[in-house]
Amino acid sequence: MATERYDHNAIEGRWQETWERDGAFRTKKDGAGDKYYVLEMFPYPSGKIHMGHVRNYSIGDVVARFLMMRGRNVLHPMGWDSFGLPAENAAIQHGTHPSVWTRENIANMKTQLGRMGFSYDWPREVATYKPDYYRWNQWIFLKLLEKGLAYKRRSHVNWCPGCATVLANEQVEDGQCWRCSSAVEEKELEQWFLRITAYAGELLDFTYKLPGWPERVLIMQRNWIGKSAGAEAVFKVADSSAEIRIFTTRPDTLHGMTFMSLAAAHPLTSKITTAERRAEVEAFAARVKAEAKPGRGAGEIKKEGVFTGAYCVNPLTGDKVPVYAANFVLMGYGTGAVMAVPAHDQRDFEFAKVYGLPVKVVINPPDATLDPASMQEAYVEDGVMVNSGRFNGMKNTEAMTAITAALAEAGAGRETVNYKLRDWGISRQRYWGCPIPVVYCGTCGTVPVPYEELPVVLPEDIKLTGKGASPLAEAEGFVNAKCPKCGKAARRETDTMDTFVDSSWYFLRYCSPKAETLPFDRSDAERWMPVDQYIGGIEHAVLHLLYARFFTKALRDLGLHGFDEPFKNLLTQGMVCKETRKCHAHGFLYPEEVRDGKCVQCGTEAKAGPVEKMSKSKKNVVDPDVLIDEYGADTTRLFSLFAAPPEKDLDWSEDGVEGAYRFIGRVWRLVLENMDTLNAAEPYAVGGATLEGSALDVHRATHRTIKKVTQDIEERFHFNTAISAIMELVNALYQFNEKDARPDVFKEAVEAVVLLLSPFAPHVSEELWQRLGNAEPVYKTAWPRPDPDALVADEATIVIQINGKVRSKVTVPVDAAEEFVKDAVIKDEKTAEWTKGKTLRKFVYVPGKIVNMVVG
RNA sequence: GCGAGGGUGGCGGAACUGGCAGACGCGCCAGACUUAGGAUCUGGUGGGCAACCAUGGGGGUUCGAUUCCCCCCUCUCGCACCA
Repeated sequence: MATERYDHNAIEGRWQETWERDGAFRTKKDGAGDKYYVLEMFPYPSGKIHMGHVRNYSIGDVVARFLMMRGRNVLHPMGWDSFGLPAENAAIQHGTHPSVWTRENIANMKTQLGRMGFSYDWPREVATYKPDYYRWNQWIFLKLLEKGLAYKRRSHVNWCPGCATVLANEQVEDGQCWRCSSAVEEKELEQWFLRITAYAGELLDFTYKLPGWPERVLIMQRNWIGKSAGAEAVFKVADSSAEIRIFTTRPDTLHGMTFMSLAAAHPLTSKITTAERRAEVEAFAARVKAEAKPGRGAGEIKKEGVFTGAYCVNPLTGDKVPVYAANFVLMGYGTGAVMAVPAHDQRDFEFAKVYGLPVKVVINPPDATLDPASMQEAYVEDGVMVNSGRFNGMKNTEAMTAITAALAEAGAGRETVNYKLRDWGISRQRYWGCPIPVVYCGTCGTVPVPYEELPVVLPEDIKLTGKGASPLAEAEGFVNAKCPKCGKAARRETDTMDTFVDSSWYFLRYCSPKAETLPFDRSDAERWMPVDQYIGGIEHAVLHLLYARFFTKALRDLGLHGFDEPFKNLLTQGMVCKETRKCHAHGFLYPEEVRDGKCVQCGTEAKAGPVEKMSKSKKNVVDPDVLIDEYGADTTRLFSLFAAPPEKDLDWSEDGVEGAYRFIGRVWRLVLENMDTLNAAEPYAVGGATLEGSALDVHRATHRTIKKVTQDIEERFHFNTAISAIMELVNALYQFNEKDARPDVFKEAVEAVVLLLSPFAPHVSEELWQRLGNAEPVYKTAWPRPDPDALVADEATIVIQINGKVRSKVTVPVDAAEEFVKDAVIKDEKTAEWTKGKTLRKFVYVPGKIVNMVVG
């Protein structure tokens, strides 16, 4: 009789319906068990899910399902990061309204996630484009405004011509837009900012209190925050009322300052420039501004500058030194002004050499004396103070505090801490985002929209041209408003919020998605937060993950909850990659454009290119829908978890998918082909008849596998090794020739296989579990526990090494004493051969494991 | 330049605190069952005829090193004039 074939389509559809009907994954609000909040970064609804999503969400689903079976009370929600540019671009290109496009994409992707069998609590779904979500963005914004954590300022901003909007500093990578790679330009605009810098210290400190985060993410955040301790000093400009403020990490070198460098864009640069230098300085400033565009990331450029004609006075020495405008001084860091100490700073040294400025040594190495005339580079190490008046002879490290104190005494400075982190600019000149809830009144100025008028709804009727100005500015009905204070005609803010605002607190909304009086309910948030396990891509290391931490702290300080950090454990999964193929004439090729290693269009060789992150432009994408049709969700999930550990990049391989499919088929047949045996089996009774031979081996293997799979999932998220352990047990069961003698042992093992496999391949597991005669579905079944008695072996195999090389093995009782083992080893024939005629010099015994005999 | 993480069979990857290197899967080879099989099952599969040699290369510690230490090569990622 032919065995019924494994039909993934029928099985998966059936179980998805069952789960849906039973509300299987609804969070039990008052359920028993410790809470566990597992969260995957919610997707942007671009239209279809991609393999990156499949991997991300498969990892999360294993965690969620595993913990449900372990009896934890699991919160596992999903939603949509659904404001953003692609919707708007689609509208411009195809004439679809962003809201229509977004709704359709969400519907489609939700279906796809359903087809993957992910265990989400869908009734908690949030979508950031909906007024009932973004009204709370606005609410939070107003609270931040009240607290002084949101403010408006005219400033130099990053402008992306491709996206026709402003970008935050975090969204500029190597001078390019993080999204579209256009070269970012500088613009001066009136912008709303969130004062993330108020939390710089705390955000930094807590990076040392997040042991569940990958070290490299923490390091990236620390670098981005960029704390440095030093001093601030004020220099009076000679013959002027102006003062130049500088920040330095090396106050010890103050006496070695021989000139001052200002950023070309520094407001004082033009102010203090003398009449005769003006033309030159302005020309220089214009040139620096023009060159500054690609500047970031381009590495070091040649040091250039120009003398302003002005001098400033060293507050401690009274020395007058020239003030230069210099191209390497950044306006965006510190104060935009630098005290230049050529002897002890490499950049100042290079600059001084170009312009013939003096080099004054104030620190000597412990064992040498520096000669300014012959120095080839700045001396930046520690040493002993010289040429520094009363500080001479001190260690420079001591002089740092001493000189800072002297500055403070002179009223010309103080100890301070400086950060690279800038405030977060959130204004975006685009339509498809959350409106910023303020109005501008001719009489009252900037007026917040009253809380009771929220949400400020994004108007639906809008013309999108992609021309660049804020599209909302064209919407008369939106722009024209009444001043909430005086009632006169006023103008609404027409910029929208950066969509990273939306995603900075969505994990809180999931805790009480229907809350109507506050963004989230405090007790719900405190019940579920922090997220126990957060899973997503590394690309958000300093974007979303920093903003979300900031929001959590700011909301705490608004009194909305009482915890400090949003994500207890973070897993950053690797990218999904695949081999590329390229033809000289036609560039990247899809797999179907290659036949017999040749390009189907021109017949030239289609070269196998490097393995790269899946992307449409490289034509190396795999469509999850196609995979699900062909192999099913279980196979898709299983392969993406088996092929590599989650944090590493995954090389997609069609053959590997095939392998995963085969394995599921193998488990399927293991059950169906042995149905009679399994049906006849009594449950395995602990303490029943003594086992021996292969039945004992299988019984022990079953419990060892349970132990290993449990540990691999729970302790390390090493799903690849967990799956391989299940495969080993399945292989052993195919070899089990006494299954009819001990059907109980066989059935115990088969049931373990099905249960252990269920977080990875839930549909086929449900199906087999039911066919094994279980009334309760797998997801409600307790995760198996290894029987400690079954794990104990009564014999141990001792590996025998002779001079470090494996030569033989011997089996002894586990509790054998060393003398007994030594005796057994010496009696071993092979061992005797290898040691014949030699003297035993050393006998090393690692109990239960290995013997190493050193002979000679 | 600075910082972090990698380099193990033909390929993806195992080896948790030093203890049988290459689990598991792919691929490949052979056999069985078949009209047939790209299905399935079984066996084999790092190199070398062997002694032996093999975890990027070279040193070291150790009875014993993929694992610990030092030097070097290489790849990936992040930062990059941050005063």
